[in-house]
Amino acid sequence: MAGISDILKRNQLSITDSRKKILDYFLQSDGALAHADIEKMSGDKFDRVTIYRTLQTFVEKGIIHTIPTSDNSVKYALCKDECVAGHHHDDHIHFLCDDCGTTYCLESNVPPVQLPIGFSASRTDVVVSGKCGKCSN
Amino acid sequence: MAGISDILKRNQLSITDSRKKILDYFLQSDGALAHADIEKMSGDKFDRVTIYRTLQTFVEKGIIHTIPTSDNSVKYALCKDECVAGHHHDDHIHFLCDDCGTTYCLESNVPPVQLPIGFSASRTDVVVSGKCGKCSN
DNA sequence: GTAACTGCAAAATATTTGCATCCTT
DNA sequence: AAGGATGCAAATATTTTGCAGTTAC
Repeated sequence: MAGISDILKRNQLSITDSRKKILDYFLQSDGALAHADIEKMSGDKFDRVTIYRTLQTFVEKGIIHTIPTSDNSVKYALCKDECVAGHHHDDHIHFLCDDCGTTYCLESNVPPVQLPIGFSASRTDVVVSGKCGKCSN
Repeated sequence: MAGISDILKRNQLSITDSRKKILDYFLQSDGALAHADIEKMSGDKFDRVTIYRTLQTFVEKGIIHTIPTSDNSVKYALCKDECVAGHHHDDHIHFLCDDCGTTYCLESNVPPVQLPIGFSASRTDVVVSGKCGKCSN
């Protein structure tokens, strides 16, 4: 786990087992993780509450972000390129596979959206559902 | 104005007080409604559980649809033009106001999104957050 | 040593299920 | 009359909060 401590340090977080481990899960995962995923992955190593608090802390620091999913479950993802580089941009495309349930962070850019007069955007999320590469065979 | 009862009838639902009233809330609302909104609007006229079941029924029939929101709360909306006409298309743009919390269904079209090879889309949701017309003043 | 983090217990919320009763057709 | 819908009670599930003990720095 080389750069993990660096990421925590850079965000002024103390380096603890749970933070290292949970951040590692994100770095190793293709896609997004839900609270329940992390609970499963960790066995019963960490308390439920610690996971909630760790996720919340990571979101506040901009290390991970929440993803709006069409099934309205709560998922989190670290978008590798951006976050390792230490800055965070706000336009994301996410892909949610209907078959395997995996959520991917895609690299495509979000196209501009026409808003009504008087409306201004601070963030645009695009969530595409369908079949991912693995499930198309 | 299509009658509320017609919409229910067309979807082979029996016409009950709660269904008429809840559907009416959607027809009268600019935006999307959460379970809690409906509970408030109805006073204590309907049971919590009835609202859950009614919303679920409406979603199954395609009268309303869920909206993925960036704050991961569960909201529902009826997109007037589509649903009154009795057909339902799957590409939506929604706008969530950071200030007042209102969710709007916009009429703009969803731009095409470039997916990786092997991926196919069944549905695309676009969720824009920011300030709505009313809160920009 | 001090401030921050974790685990446990418990409270607060949200959602689902079973069943008896009531209403729509 | 029959089937479906509702209301109530209660079971589950999810998330938040308080606090005491532990750990990082």
